[in-house]
Amino acid sequence: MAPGARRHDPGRRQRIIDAATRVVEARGIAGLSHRSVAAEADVPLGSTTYHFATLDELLVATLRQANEAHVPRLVLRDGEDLAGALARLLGERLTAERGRVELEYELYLAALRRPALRPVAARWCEDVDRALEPYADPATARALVAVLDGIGLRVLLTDTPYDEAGAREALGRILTGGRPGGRPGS
Amino acid sequence: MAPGARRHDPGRRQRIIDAATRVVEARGIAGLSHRSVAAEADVPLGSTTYHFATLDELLVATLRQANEAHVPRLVLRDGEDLAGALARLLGERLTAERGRVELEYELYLAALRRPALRPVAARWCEDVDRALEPYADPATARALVAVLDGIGLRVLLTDTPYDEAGAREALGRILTGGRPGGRPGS
Amino acid sequence: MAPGARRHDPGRRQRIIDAATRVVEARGIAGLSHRSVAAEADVPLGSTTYHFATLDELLVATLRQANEAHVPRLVLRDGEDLAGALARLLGERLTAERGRVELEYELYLAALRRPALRPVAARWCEDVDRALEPYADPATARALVAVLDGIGLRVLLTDTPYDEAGAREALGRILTGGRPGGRPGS
Amino acid sequence: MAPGARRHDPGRRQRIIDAATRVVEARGIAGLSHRSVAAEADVPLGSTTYHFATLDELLVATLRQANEAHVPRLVLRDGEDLAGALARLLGERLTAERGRVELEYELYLAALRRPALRPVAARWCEDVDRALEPYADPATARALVAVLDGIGLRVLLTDTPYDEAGAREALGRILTGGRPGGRPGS
DNA sequence: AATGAATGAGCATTCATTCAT
DNA sequence: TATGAATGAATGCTCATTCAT
Repeated sequence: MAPGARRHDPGRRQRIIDAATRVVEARGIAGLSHRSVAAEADVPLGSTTYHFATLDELLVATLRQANEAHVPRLVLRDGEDLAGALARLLGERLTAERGRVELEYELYLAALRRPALRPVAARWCEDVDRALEPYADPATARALVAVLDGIGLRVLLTDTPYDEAGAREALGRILTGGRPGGRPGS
Repeated sequence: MAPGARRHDPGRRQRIIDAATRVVEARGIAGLSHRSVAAEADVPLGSTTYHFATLDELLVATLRQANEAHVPRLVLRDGEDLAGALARLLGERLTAERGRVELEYELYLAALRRPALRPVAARWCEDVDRALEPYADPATARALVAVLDGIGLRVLLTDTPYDEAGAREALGRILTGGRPGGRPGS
Repeated sequence: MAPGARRHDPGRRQRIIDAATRVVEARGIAGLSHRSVAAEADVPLGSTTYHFATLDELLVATLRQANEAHVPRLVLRDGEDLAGALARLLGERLTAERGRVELEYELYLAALRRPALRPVAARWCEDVDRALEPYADPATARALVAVLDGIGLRVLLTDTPYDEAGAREALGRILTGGRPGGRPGS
Repeated sequence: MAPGARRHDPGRRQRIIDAATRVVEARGIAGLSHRSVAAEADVPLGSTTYHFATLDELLVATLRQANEAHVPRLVLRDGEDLAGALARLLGERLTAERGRVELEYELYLAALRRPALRPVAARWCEDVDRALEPYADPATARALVAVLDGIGLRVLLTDTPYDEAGAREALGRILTGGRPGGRPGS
């Protein structure tokens, strides 16, 4: 690169975030460093520390972007109920988009030890809740998300095959277990 | 330590595992290194690599021990149903034993990126399933665990207060949603 | 292995040398350690230090054995002169036995920095000289060996293809350059 | 060194190479480490890994520099033929410059196990060839170099005294063995 | 505003060797 | 006689961060 080239590069910040996403997907958060992301983004090392003073800052931006990009396309097929659709979607994600799902969970779970990520993780959960609100009251939506997370994590963490029928059954119970159209919890 | 002291120390391996547990609880897996665990256990650095050639080996042993130590004391109180007891227990763990729960989840979740941990994580899940089997059929037990994990993680990851009533309601739906004593899923 | 098994194991020393040969062939002298050879030979670590107090001792034994095993089968084919046979043999060794040749050269060249290996290296050279003595006087034999070593090393060290015609020509000049059947040098 | 001292030090890279040369000459490649070269060059440890990310990189630079520094001063004395001059030069180098010659050979021979060094080793050979081309055709030059290397190595590796007369005879045969000014090989 | 150079701390791991048995 | 346990030193390497430009 010629000296002075790309002095004003408005897309650089974004390119760094995209590179961080790729690095985390390929090597995990443990493999994310100013160096690895600079190499992946093909920018100078100093550029990454300039735009993101700490790695936590970069992680926050990466999780936020993963959040925004992840729009669950919940569409019920003919003769399919909500439980069936959610169970099918989870299965599709666990197979066709396994890498992406691992990336999302890794970023989300990182909040366990990094308080800076908690607000973004909270926002993530709320967005997923909201995607279910056309179909269920808020408390039920939260319960559905809990089931989906619990089942999905178990599959990812234990190399256990995904049991779609079991998932549909569990989700169905959440949906029909209370009063019809019930409003559990708060 | 005087040279030559403690050359024969049969409890050393165990002491290293205990030290690793304390290190992970205090500083997270990211803070676990051969050095940090050697200092915490007050053993020479070489001793940690002798007993655990890689950090993964040490993590496996630590997770395994956490698993064995964690005997959920599921006791139903007077007038309490299973859902209520589980919701209460989860709440107790999320407050009184928060550090311990974070430790357990961190070790368990680490399996996402460390295949070596997967068998131990699977064993963990099965043990928890088994603890519930006196009260529910296997598929229901798995669904209950999924709900507990999903809700617990959300509390830990988002700094959200624990909603015990909501948890009890969701667990209750899993338990009563199907036929009585139903056998969902496979 | 049952405790106490193989307490008297007369072949163990030999097995360690064989293992060292395989280790050096696969990973180079830099990859040879008491540990690596113990693992390759499937003997306890202490056994290697017991039979060979230092790595140099083990290297000496390994080089000596490589020397003894290496009997150049110099057979002239119909219509082939000595230069042609040597050039052909070198070519065969550089292709079909490349790993073996690299091993031999690595052990031989190690004498540059390890005086303990020098006598064995000298012995090696003399043995090769002797194999040529039916065909050439001692000084000519030494000159032939020098040419073979110089050409062979260049091929090994520079990833250059072997030029068999050039080698035959050079060897031929050594053989016919002086008086017929000449006795150069000392 | 005072903190902050010598933050800008343009000659540092070169000083590290020089230090590596001294370390290899004194202790061999096996004695070359980031630490040993940092100490010899009186620079911080991190500085060596900054300028040479791997030891191979440092070795390449060191061999390249040794190559450039080594300009064989081939000058024929009165009444001396090429074979005599080469034999004399080899003898001089094997006595007066023994350490230097060992250094050069060790770097050159290291290419056997370090592919990264091969291109530089090849360059080395070509440069030596070229130095002989005023006096001999290319194939003859290569043959002369092979003889010199073969003889030189044998002296270095076996603690055998150098036989200058034998060397002159062998070199002479290479030079006069073919047609006058012959073009052996390809 | 942006970045290359620099550095000290830390890392996992390997190792030769020692020693008690 | 053999060997498992143990250990301190060393290695290559990565890194976040600082700083002068």
